[in-house]
Amino acid sequence: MPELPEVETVVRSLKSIAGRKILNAEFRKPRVLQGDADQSAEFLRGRKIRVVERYGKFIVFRLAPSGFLIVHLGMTGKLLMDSPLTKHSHVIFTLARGVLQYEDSRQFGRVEVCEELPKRVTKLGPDALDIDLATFVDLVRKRKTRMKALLLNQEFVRGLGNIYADETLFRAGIHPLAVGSRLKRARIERLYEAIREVLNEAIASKGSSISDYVDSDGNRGSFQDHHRVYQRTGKPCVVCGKPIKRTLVAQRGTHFCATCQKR
DNA sequence: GACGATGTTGGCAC
DNA sequence: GGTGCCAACATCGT
Repeated sequence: MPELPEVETVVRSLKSIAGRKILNAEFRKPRVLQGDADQSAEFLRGRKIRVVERYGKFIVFRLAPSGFLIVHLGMTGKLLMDSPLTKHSHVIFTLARGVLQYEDSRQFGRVEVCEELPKRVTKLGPDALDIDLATFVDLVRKRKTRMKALLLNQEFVRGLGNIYADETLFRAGIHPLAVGSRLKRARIERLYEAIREVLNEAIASKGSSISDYVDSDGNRGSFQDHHRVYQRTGKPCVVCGKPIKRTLVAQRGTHFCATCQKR
């Protein structure tokens, strides 16, 4: 589920829990917890949620008087407020008002409780919506890797995933196998604008619900109806009418228009 | 029932 | 610093 627009939507849907106290935390599945269950529960008990923020694809709860609760949704993770428990409800937070649960059928996501943000979070690159144009152009021009792989690399820029990498490259007219250091400046500037456009439109649509993504209130997004290439293999390109192609780049399904996107 | 694909990251070999 | 491959896991479509 979770790329920048979906995570942003979840965070916005959680805004109202700021100020609430955590009464208890139950970790049912060790796999999705980074750390020890008893220690993590003990740490959380009695702390207050100060604010909920997005950091790339991570959801960060800043706690009072100190500490963090970090959630990464992986492929199928969900944070749900006051929702019935399922066999995939792996973490249950009892709050002063309401119950927040972490549900994740594939268990690729992670929950972590810590005093300071860990390296795996702080080492990430600038946020895809925060980076400025000049910095972005410089970063791309230094890279010899293929653009699709570069956009997926969270240490380059954080927040993009498979859907939005494909959609932004299409809008910028860049082939997924194009190499950053060989792109013209104007082309990189167009990509920068495409990233802002696509992400902001997707946030306005409350994300893409490809299979079962929902926000913390159980609401689906609608940006999947506006995808131009992602999972449109064989369908006509909205610009030129030629069929959209699918290939594998960096082990990820990659959708593009061979006519509109040049190397 | 088998097989392949699915939005993620991390580790390993080279 | 790259790339390629595999791993984790459950579900869904063919």
